[in-house]
Amino acid sequence: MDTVREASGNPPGAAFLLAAIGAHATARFAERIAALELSPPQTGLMRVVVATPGRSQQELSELLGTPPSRLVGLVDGLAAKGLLERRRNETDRRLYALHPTAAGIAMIEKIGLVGREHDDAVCAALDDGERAVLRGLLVRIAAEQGLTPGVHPSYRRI
Amino acid sequence: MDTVREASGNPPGAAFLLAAIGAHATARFAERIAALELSPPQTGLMRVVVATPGRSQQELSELLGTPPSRLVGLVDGLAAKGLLERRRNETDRRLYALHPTAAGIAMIEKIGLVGREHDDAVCAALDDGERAVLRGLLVRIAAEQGLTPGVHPSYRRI
DNA sequence: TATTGTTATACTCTATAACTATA
DNA sequence: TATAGTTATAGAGTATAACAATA
Repeated sequence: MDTVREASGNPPGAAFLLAAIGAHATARFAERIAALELSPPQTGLMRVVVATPGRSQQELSELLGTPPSRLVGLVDGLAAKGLLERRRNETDRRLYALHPTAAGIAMIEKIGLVGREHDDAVCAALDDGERAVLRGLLVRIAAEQGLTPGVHPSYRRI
Repeated sequence: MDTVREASGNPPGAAFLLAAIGAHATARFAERIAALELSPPQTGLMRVVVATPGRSQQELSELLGTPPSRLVGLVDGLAAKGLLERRRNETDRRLYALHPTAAGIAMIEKIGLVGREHDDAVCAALDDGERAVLRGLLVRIAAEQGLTPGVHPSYRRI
């Protein structure tokens, strides 16, 4: 079948390829972690809570760049699964501190495993050296574009 | 401020970087193209119609991998702007053939310009040689992952 | 009876703003 | 009066399935 690119004679630029492959990678990752009964935003939040435990929802809201109201549902879901818990701050009882449970820490291990499998599948076309080159270029783009390392920008409002 | 990556000691893999930068690129492109009063899905459809004019909505639905019902709204919007038109097939009056108007072809030129500006902005961290290397790696990933060249996978249902 | 395009409906995800409880 | 967290509401975007017109 002839394709759009061939018909238009307009080879896509790097930015279009990044958008297309990024959306593809996002969809494939969502499929994989659905096996752990987690959504991608829940997964990102779990990572942050494990990386920096004890933060309030306000602090996480600030770090992720997402409205506090969005965090409520994510935390509710993860707490209902027993992966993290809200601990009242005794000196200021308006605040919660979020901490991973033992099950949450175990889950992070599984998430890491799924992530590595996913990474390997997405980069199947490249050998190890090429993957390193790609990562190097992507890290530089991410830094120049002002992306927070380790935080997916879909948390951010425009 | 310390970041999640630093705190977790878990450098993101290439797939996460692709997802994050891809989402960022998508959002930035949507901002740019909004100046032309188009949405990203409308833009993708315009590209396809200009590249291969005269197709029916069924054929485009098949090519893009999207339900026919979704195409209706996109075509409606583009037709209302006078960028493309539905022409009845006289031998089988169930079918429409989609054709760009003169205004639509002029719009494609603007879209191309916006796309090149966007590409340049996203890749600002890289010099020309590095951009070529990046494109080469991305094209190979896209091909191996089964992505249709020139078609954004967000049209595709899971 | 099958197919093209359309409409009706519902679902997911998210943001905004109003609300409560604490300070 | 201000702040942390929650709830209520609404909007965008999409898919599924029912539908009308044509074959």
